[in-house]
Amino acid sequence: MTEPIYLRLANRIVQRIEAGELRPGAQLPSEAKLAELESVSLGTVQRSLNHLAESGVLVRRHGRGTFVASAETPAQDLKHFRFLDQDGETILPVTSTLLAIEHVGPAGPWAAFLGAAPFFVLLRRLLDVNGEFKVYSELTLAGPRFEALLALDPKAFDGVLIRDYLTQHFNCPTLSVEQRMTVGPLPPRVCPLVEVPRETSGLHWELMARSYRDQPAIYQRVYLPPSDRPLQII
Amino acid sequence: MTEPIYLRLANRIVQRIEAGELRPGAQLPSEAKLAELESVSLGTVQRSLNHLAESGVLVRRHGRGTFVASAETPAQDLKHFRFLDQDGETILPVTSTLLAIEHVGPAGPWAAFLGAAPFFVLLRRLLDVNGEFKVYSELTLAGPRFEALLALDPKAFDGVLIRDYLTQHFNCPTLSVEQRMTVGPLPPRVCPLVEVPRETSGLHWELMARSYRDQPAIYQRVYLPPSDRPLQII
DNA sequence: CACCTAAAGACCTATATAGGACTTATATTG
DNA sequence: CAATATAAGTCCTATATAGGTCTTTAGGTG
Repeated sequence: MTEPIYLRLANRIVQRIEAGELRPGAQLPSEAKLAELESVSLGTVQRSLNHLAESGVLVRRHGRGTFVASAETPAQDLKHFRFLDQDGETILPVTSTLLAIEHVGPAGPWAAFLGAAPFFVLLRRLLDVNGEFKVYSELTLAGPRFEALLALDPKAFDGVLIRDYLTQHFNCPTLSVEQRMTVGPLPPRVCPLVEVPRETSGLHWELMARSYRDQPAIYQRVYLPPSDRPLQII
Repeated sequence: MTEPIYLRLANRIVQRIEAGELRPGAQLPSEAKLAELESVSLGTVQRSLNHLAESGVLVRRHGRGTFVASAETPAQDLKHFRFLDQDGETILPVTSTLLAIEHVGPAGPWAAFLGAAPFFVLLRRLLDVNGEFKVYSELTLAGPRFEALLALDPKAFDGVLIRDYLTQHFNCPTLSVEQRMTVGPLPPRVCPLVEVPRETSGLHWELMARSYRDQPAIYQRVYLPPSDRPLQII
C-alpha cells in the first residue's frame, strides 16, 4: 500500500479547501455521506476527519457536523500571542494600526522561508498594548498569491486581526508556527515607532507560519521594547 | 456512559507509570494481550495507546512494540529550546553547570503554579552557550516529592540534562509547557553570573511544565543576556 | 561462517456493524 | 401560546474480524 486510504482522503479534502471549493466555516458532508461518496468505510472517514481536526484544518461538533476551521471556529488554540497583566491573569487589550502595504523585491530574509517568488507583499503594523507601549511588526507574504493586498487601503484594517483576514479572504489559516528570537538593540528605524530612545534593547521575534500542507505562508518579524508586561505564547 | 472506555484504560496506564510499575523505556504488553487482560476490544486498546502516544506518554514502534516514553525515546519534539547560529541552521553546543541545590520556603512565585507545598527545591544553573555567552536558570520543584535532590552533589550533574534526570529518576517527564517572557533589565544578582554590566537588559523567560495528568511539575526562570544568537523554541 | 529464508510477534490499516449521545427542528399537548 | 415530546440528523464509542507491514529471531543453505 503506497499511502493509507485515510490519508489520501484527508489530502483530497485539503485540496478542496485550498481550491476554494470548501470555504472556511463551510460544513462538510456527513460521515455517512462521505463514506458513500468516496466508497470507503465509515471508520476510515472518521479517521480522516479526526486527523484533519487534530491538525487544525477541520472542526468537529458533536451532533452538528464537521466544518472547515475558520476565524470563528479556531480548531486548536491557534498559535497566537498576547500580553498579560503582571498577575498573569488578565489579558491586555491590543489595537493594531496598519502603517503601510508595500511591494518589495524578491531578495530579503523572508525568501529563505517563503521560497523564491517574483516579489513579496510586506505589511508594516504598529500594535498598541493597552496604551502602555507599542510593538512593531512586519509581516511578509509571497507575491502572486497575495498580490490583491496591495490594492487595499491600510485604514480598512483598523481593528481587524491580520490572521483572521488571511484566513477569510485567502484561504490561508495559520496551522503551525516556528519561532526564533534574540535580545539586543532595536534597529534605528524601529526605535521611534515604538517610542523608545535609540539603541534601546528589545526583543527581536521571528515567526514563520505554515498553512495547509505545511506550506510556508507568513514570515513575520516583531520588535518589542522593554516592558514588565509578560508576553505569553500559546 | 460516564467516561469512555479508551480514556479509562489510558488513565489506568498512566497511573501504573506514575506508580513506578511501568518505568520509562519499559515495554507494554502487546495490543492483543492488553485487550485480553482488560477485557476490551483490540480497537479500543489501540485507541488508548494512540491517544497516549499523541500526548507524549508512550512511544509506538511499528513491528517492535509500545514503550513508555523516556529520555532516549522522546515522543513528541519534547518542548525544548536551543540556540542557533546566525544562519539559523547549526545548533550551538550548550554545557550546563549546576551551581547549587537549595531548600527554599513555601512562599515564592513558583507556589502559584506548583501549588502549596511545605517547601521547595531550587536548582541554580549556569549554561554556557558555545563559549560565547552565559544563561542563568532557576528551576523549582515541589518539596516532598523531589526532596532526594537535596542530598545530591551538584558536581554529579555536569553534562546531564536536568529534564532527562527528572524523567529517569523521578518519573517526571515534561509533557507540556506554558511560557511567558518579558524584556527588561536583568536582576542585579544575575548580571555578574552571566557576565554583563549591571542594568543590562535581557530576556526574563518563565517556563511552567506539566507532567502526567497535567500536573504542574517544574517552574523555571531563565535569564538571557543580549546576544545575536537566535533562541529557538520548539 | 556468511548469507538468505522463513516464521513469529508486534503494530497498522480497513471493513462492517451496532448502539449511544448531542443538537436541532418539528409536532404534540395542556 | 408555551412547554414538552418526538424524530431526524449528526458525531461518538465500541466490537469483531481480516489482512497488511515492519522488525527480529531462528533456521537453513551455500
